[in-house]
Amino acid sequence: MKPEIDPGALGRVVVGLNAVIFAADEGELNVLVTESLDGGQPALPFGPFDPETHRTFEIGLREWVRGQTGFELGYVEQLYTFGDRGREAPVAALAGAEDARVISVGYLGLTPEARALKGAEARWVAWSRFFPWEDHRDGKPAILSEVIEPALRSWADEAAAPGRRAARYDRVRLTFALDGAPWSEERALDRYELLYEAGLVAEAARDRGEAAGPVTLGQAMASDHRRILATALSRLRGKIKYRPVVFELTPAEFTLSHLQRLVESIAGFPLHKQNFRRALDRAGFVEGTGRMEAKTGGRPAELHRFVRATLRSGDALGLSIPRLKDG
Amino acid sequence: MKPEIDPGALGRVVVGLNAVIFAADEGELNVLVTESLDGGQPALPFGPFDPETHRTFEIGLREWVRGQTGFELGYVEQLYTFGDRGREAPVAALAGAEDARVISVGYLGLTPEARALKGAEARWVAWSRFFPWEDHRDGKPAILSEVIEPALRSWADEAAAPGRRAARYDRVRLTFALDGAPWSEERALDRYELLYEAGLVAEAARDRGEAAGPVTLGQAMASDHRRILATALSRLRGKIKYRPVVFELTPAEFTLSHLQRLVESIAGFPLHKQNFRRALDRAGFVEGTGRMEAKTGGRPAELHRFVRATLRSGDALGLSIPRLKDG
DNA sequence: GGGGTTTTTGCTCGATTTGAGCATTTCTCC
DNA sequence: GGAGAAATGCTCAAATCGAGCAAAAACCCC
Repeated sequence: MKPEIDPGALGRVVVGLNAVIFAADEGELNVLVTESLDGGQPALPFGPFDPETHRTFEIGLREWVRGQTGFELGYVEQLYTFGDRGREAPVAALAGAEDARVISVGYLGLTPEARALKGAEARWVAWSRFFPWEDHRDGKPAILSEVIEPALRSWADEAAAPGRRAARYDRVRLTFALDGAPWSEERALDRYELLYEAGLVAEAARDRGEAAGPVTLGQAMASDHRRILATALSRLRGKIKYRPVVFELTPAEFTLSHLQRLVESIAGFPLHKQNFRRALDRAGFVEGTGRMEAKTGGRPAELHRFVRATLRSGDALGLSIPRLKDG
Repeated sequence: MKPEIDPGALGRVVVGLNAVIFAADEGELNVLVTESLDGGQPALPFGPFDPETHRTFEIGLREWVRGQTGFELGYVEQLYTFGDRGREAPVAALAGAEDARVISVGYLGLTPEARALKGAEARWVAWSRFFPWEDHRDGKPAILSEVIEPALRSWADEAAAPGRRAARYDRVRLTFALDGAPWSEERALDRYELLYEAGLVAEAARDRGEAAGPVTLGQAMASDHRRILATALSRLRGKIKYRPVVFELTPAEFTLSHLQRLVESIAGFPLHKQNFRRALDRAGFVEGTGRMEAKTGGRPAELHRFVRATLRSGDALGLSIPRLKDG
């Protein structure tokens, strides 16, 4: 049980930081992506972690994002550390360290506005480009019924043993809400991993060194970045329910409809407007400013602001998300 | 935004794995600890991660736990990656790598029974030894009212600026449920971090190279291991509410009272027996086996088993935990 | 073998929360 | 000035939650 470390004997390790940076633009949740090294596919911003100069991961991350993009991150949270062999091979090769193992610590960062970027290398993209099956705001996406569900059913059927077939069916049913099971927006990561295993995303074939299969869902990303993005989306979808992190994505003042559109964009399904407001009211997260917003069409809405200290005793810590039964 | 890695220029990094391994014994949640290197204080099991032989972190962890303790881990989940400068200095020194930065990936592992261990170096300890203020099963612990709350209030008062004082008060009030705020068992990590900042745990003085202060709460651990343990406890307390992970800690057959005692031991507060059963019933996680348990005193209870596939449509994914108002 | 104790198990009841819909107000646009 | 759009206000039934009462089934001790 005692550690016996001989760093000389261990293989080389390079530690990097990957950031999933979300910002809202017109009530739509966007993610910051760059052009990948191996050409073509978008990638997440990646920066090396230098143990000499960075006292903590988070300090390193903030510094590097500031330097590269020119803006300051608000909320930052560690997501997961990715260390499977084979990942980031092109990065390691580029660094002249083919033998090094690249480990990256994934971070989620939130920032209020999708600001213009210093360089032209990075751009904001709506997350739904990468996970079209996750956006149920206009009802269940056709791609689910028409492509994904049949493909997953036949993947489950492919399993040899009857036991494994049943296990696959169960997993498909629970993650993709088949046969009346409830759709859980927080399982976005589970769904991506299942699609990867079933070979329905382009990354699956690529990582096996094969040609892409007949079905490739959503926009692919470099390395395992789409998995990291799915982790971030799942985490954010869960987090907004028990911490008021949405307000890290709003401007200082906003209308309640704007806030609702933003939450809907994160959760991926429409909310019941009145019940959403009732819940907001009970939680006491926002207060009216008295000022109105001049908008196109319709009665003008009051601008609200986030009130940080909810000093009442038994209040909620996050938003309740009153979903509608039929999306 | 492009990665420019020059591994030669970066400082040395050693990656290790820390495991928080929980097991239930007589309905009590125990954690596996070893003797630390710097003498005296208990430590979490630690193993080096070798990029040459371990394809993934999880495989490395399972292998190493099997080799060291002789048993197989059931459920495994990554917790957090700890990389602040200054941690694990003694480990690095021992390895002849004083200049290396030690990063460790923390894992949570669950295993059904607190089995006897191969070596004598490790032992099972109830988690409450490390966090006595977290155990509310017999009512609110005296240490909270008598020691912690006064100490935190005076810590808040110490702040110079009135603004900072108010911020400290708010934080204390929300994490430690002062003035009628609700106690949230999942905030165990927040509470530990607050106590650390306020200098009320032995680690705080030790890390600053000072002598221990007048108040040192709970059993201290080596390095930042108590923080890792707090992370694990918080994660487990949250997880049981939306995934049936408790059953990774139960034997194959158990009585409902045994299951309840275990959940109480994890959550740290007593549950309403009838409502707990009603919720279990609705979720459909367990089924009776018909066999009875012969117990000392009282009506014998039926033995139950976990049913993995909950095939009903709209059912819950975790246990609901019906707490009692006055602990 | 009978009363007391302990534990399991079944049931009820009111308060609160949740999901959903209707109605009214207050703007802009044509 | 009327139609349409969006915000806002209110009601209602179903489901859930927190809490307590009571019966059943074993054991203990005398």
